[in-house]
Amino acid sequence: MDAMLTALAEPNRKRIVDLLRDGPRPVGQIVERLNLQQPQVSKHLRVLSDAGLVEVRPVAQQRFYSVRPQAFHEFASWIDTYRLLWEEQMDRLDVVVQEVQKQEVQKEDKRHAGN
Amino acid sequence: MDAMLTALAEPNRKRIVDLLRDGPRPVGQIVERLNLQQPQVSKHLRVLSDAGLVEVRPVAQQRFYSVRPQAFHEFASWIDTYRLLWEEQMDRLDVVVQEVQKQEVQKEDKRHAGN
DNA sequence: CTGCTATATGTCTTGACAAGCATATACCTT
DNA sequence: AAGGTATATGCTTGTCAAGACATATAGCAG
Repeated sequence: MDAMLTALAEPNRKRIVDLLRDGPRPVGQIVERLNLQQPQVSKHLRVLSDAGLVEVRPVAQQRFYSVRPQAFHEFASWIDTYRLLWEEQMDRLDVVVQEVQKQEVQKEDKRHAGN
Repeated sequence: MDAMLTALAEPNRKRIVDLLRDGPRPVGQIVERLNLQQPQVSKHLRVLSDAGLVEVRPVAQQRFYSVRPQAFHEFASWIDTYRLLWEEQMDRLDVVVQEVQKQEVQKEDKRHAGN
């Protein structure tokens, strides 16, 4: 999860992944379509691969890269833990403020008791 | 979207966001819970804020940070564009290979025609 | 208005990492 | 085997960003 985020933070890598979303592509096509240099693309693909975001399958001299579905499944699961946030449009700030203030008071008390 | 990914790529920032998922927190609490130094937390919050991931509301001298639901909504939408990938477990590699090879052949033809 | 708490900003240093270029490897064709 | 195509790796350099520390600002209590 952490590695995935790091990998996708790089703009060109995100472009690559977004390109691969439409299907497997050999390195050469990625180079063409994104106007990048071949070595950098290979390196980016390496990072994406290490992060588990893409996978490779060789066909002759070409290497077809594609998105690993499972990776994005995990990704979606993480996002889902935030779903409540926008589904219930609850604004609990006032409640939380009270809670926190209560805790602060407790710490105050301890301080006084301790000294 | 791009800024969001960059922001979340930093591990401590992701920790902060994950902490805020449970509700608004003042800076001090984030510092305590994550064992970070206050200035860095403020800076991280700045980045998260600029990326639109969190928002602030002042309460006395404290500043309560919370996750911006809309940001995660957008995030989820992006992930959703990948949903097909894991829902239909389609493996279209063979098809794509043929397509690509067809294109290669066309380029070959052009090359011969041009020279 | 003075000191205190909570948070933000500035500066510096250091480490990570992406680009660029050269070169190595793999596989295919003849 | 030789040359060509497709891709990967090594090395160097420049840039950016996170951490550490000092300091500034804002709001509150006496």
